[in-house]
Amino acid sequence: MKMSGGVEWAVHCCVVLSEAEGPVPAQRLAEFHGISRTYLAKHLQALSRAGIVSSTEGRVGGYVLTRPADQVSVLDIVLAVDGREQAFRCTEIRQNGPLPASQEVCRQPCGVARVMYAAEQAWRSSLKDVTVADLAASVSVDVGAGTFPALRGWLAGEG
Amino acid sequence: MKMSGGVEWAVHCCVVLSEAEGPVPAQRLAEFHGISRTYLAKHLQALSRAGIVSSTEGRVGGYVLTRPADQVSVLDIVLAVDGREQAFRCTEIRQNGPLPASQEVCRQPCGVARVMYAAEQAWRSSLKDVTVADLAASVSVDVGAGTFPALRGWLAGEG
DNA sequence: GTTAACGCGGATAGGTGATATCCGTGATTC
DNA sequence: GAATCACGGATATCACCTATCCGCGTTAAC
Ligand code: SF4
Ligand code: SF4
Repeated sequence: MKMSGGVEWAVHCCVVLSEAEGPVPAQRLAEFHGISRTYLAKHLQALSRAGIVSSTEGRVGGYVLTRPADQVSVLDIVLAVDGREQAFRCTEIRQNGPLPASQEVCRQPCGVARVMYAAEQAWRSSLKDVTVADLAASVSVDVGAGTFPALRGWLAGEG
Repeated sequence: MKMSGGVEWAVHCCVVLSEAEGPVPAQRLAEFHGISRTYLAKHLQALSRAGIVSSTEGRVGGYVLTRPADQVSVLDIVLAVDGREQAFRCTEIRQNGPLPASQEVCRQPCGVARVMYAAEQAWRSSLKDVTVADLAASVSVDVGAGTFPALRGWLAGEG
């Protein structure tokens, strides 16, 4: 079990965007986090396709959160970047072998699959309860209230 | 996010073992599920290392559940086969860039990481609540009570 | 109009881990 | 001693993640 590393980047970027005042170019987001610009762009495109961020093309373009930060859950970001597929994939091995399950039984997932799906649902539900706004608030508590003003200053300057 | 396909095999094998009367060779387990014998052996070895099943070598050897079926959770199997590592891995990008977080702040995981770990905990907790015995019972309900006697018959015969 | 900055999409390597197979060794039973 | 079986390592294959690059269209500033 492994989640795409891009999820971490995407979440961080969304938190930054929630505190920014205008569009932020991918270049700037990458610099701020000390990560690859070109690869981050890929993940931002995924966020864009999912409707989480909007992009402004052209000279002073960049990315902006489409919805307010308290309406973007962490689950939204994870699904956009890491894909919507379930971690557990049933290959229907119950239909193999000398004692295969009948067609009618296989209409619905068996107990094994149901347990896996339920666990995954619990996972998703947990991620759905936290929004980007919540994360921004927890960052303020963890690293201090002065962080975001400093961030805004850096985003505005150096250009 | 993707779970190893071997998990499905391993869970099915544990259910079968819980209903078997004696040691079952990997050969027989693979035949019954219509899957690769050699590759299944790998996963069974993982279960063996985790102490979930025990192997008997020699002429009439095979695999047996080490503990009673109601003391083996699905989580045990998943962790044994798929690994114990968390799906989310923090790369501490908060320490990069022009506004790095201080050393003391980074002693503990930030809000992002905490959310991810909590979700994973919910997932594991959900899997921990279901045992192999529960699964066996649900199979009986789904495909009929005559399944396991037929299974035992097949395991005993054809050899 | 020209230029520069920016997002988008595809093409393309490279690397890592999952998948799958094989063989030699040792243990057990007959 | 022969047959059966689990075990571990070595190996090959393959899919996907990671990462980079380039050309294109768009937009604002000059
Ligand atoms: S997990 Fe359930 S649905 Fe999937 S192959 Fe096994 S029996 Fe079938
Ligand atoms: S997720 Fe949290 S702990 Fe991990 S790099 Fe980001 S800020 Fe640091």
